[in-house]
Amino acid sequence: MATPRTDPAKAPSAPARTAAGYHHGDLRAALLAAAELELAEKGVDGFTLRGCARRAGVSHAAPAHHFKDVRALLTALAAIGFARLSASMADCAEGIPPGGIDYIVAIGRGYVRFAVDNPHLYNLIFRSALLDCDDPVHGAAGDSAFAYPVRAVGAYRGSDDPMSDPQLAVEVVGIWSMVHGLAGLLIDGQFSKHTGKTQQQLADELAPALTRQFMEGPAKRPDPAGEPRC
Amino acid sequence: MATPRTDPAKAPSAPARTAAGYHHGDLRAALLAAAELELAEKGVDGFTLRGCARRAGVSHAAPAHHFKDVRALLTALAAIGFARLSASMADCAEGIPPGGIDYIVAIGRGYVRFAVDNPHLYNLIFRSALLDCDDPVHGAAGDSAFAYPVRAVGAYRGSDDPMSDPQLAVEVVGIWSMVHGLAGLLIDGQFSKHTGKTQQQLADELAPALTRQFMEGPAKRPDPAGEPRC
DNA sequence: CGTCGATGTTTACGCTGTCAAGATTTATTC
DNA sequence: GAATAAATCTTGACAGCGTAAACATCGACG
Repeated sequence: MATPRTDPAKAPSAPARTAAGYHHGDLRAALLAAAELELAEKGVDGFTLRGCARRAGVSHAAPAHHFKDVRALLTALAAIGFARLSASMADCAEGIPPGGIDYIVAIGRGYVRFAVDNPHLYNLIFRSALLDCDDPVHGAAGDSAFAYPVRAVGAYRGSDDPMSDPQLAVEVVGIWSMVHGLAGLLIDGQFSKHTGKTQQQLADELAPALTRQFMEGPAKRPDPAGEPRC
Repeated sequence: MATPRTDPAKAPSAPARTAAGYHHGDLRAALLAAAELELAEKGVDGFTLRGCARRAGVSHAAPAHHFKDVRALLTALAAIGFARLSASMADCAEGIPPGGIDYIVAIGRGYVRFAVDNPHLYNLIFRSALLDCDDPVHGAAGDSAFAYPVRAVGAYRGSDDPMSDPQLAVEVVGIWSMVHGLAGLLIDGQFSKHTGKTQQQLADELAPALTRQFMEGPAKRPDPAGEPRC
């Protein structure tokens, strides 16, 4: 037609094949970025493949060349989310040596904090009906995240492979269930509507309190000490 | 046209306005029943208002006279689900007097068991993006379910209003989070794929173990005693 | 008996995901 | 270097969805 797509900045500057020198440049990455925006704005249930295409500035059928399905796109996005979840746990645990209760607490706080900060992405991760759970990338990202509480409990109990010991496996499952449930209820607003506090506040208060009580037993009565920030 | 709808069994037998004597009889209830089937077969993400109408044998626009939205229909279904969740907890706690740890354990088991037995209905309950959370019926049903762990922990700690005591509130939130997270992870298949056990088996093993450890602290080493069934 | 409101149906609209066919650009091969 | 193949993007189409408006039918009530 009259206006070729590669009109502006067709320059041969090739720093790393990033900019416009191709049909689009790197539509796959652009679609993933657009999908993350779409997810953050519309939520999982309002997510739309055509909306992602519009955001990326391509036609509605263009994504099919990079993702077989909308399911494939969501699965790739969920893998990214899993990696971010792992990173959040690693961030909160930085500088804290494994083996103590503080390490488990930090892992739990990193987990819940990620969920509260990225509710839609967190929801996507566990919406297995929408994902291709056989995808190896997604599976590996999930296992990698699951390894954090496993390692934390293992170090605390002095075991290299806590999942092989039934009693320690129960503790791992308990920690994982607790932070997972807390994250889900916080995101859903089940607690904030009763207390009036922020989700972040609740996350930072509750995640440590719950993990501590589960690993060490109910606290004694007086304990008005502040919790240090992540 | 040629075939009027009320051809067969137009009989004036009016036991309780149930059968076909009306336009449909009681389409609202029929739609709710159809919606439960649709949900159980297709899951929340495959749920379709037109599918419900087909199941009920009416045109796709008929539900609009009984439910403003698909959201209103789902909200009504979620309220039913909340009531069933409460009933499941009550069932499992029958005959167990409040005040002991066994009562809390029973509540937790009833909670997780309901989730595992009705995964799609359980998922719907907490899919607040799809529901009208301002609906008073749904809100009351939710509060009624939330009251179970509140009462259980309150009786255990000898408090009439545990939510007013910060430390007891943390314990209520912990129990609720734990069973909620365990239910979610079990339904998602995050555990069964690692262990090979049934979801029901895992629910009956893990729910008591987790609630016990949270309320009483980590168990001592040897404890190979079987758990009685619900 | 006639009117009216409640209940269902039909039709239509815009939206979605997916597919097939055509156009355009890049890569490869002789 | 030109011809050919492959990858990429667009256009158009289709069925299915939720919703709304117009129309039809039935029970009830004056």
